[in-house]
Amino acid sequence: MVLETTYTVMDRLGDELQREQGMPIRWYDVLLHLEEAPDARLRMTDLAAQILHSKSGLTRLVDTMEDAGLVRRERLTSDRRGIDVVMTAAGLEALHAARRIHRRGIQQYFARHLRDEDVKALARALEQVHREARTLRAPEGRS
Amino acid sequence: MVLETTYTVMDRLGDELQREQGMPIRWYDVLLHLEEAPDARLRMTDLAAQILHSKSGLTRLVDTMEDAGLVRRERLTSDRRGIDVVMTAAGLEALHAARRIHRRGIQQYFARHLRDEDVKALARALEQVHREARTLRAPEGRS
DNA sequence: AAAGATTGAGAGATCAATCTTG
DNA sequence: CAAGATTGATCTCTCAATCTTT
Repeated sequence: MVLETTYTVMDRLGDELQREQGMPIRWYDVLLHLEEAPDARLRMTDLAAQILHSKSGLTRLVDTMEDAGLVRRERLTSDRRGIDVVMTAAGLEALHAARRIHRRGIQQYFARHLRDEDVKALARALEQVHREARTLRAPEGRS
Repeated sequence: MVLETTYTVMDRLGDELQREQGMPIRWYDVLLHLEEAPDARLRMTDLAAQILHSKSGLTRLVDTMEDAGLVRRERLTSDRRGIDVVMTAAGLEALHAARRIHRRGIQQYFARHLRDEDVKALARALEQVHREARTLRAPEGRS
């Protein structure tokens, strides 16, 4: 029930973002992670590990986001094998707009129905759950 | 955080099912819904509405499951436009095996970390959430 | 014409193989 | 040879168009 519900909600949130902002949920994901990173930049490999299961997936994702002007690639001067993904000004703007929509959705579908104490209990419990689930996940290929 | 956590857990559960039973999570989904239906049979359209966003997706999903021998199609005698998806004996067996794995996963990742009162609070709250999210979802195409 | 299911084309993601730099 | 990123092949799912039955 938890899983079905969350799945439905995520689905709705994704749809709203797509419809109102023309932004796929993955793009939002990328922008969020970039915002949290120092200098709003991350290595391809690191970013891939945070949001997808494959590096190749990120290559194509960044392709389209670069076309849309939200991020750009920057070859590293130090180690010329690595590439940084950098958020552009347009990317930051898009992130802010998207966040408004996303937060409104969270509020509407989720937070509104939970009492404060429930939220606290939930947060504490899920912290555990999340750690457990992440721990067992192999880095790239599953064994 | 709720969403990220649940997403990670669903991911793990899907992986385990795939690795240990060779069963994609969607198949499990189909079998579960069939089990709950009267006579373990459902119309293509109804099943599609419960599991996917498109009827065409179900067509192909049932194709592969039929090849694997877990379900079969049966043309209706009454209205020859409709087709029932019926669970086979092999399908029922596969369902039972898969359920053991799935339940074990739920227990490991989820239930173990939640106290009884949390579970109750959660279930009550999520009931609300689920209703809200489902209500606004358009049947096939989003407007 | 409408309901039910399928088919063809295209978007996104993964795996394995490849290319480049260290 | 190893690390980092990309490319090619393939899988699953969606949308729009089509075929069949009512």
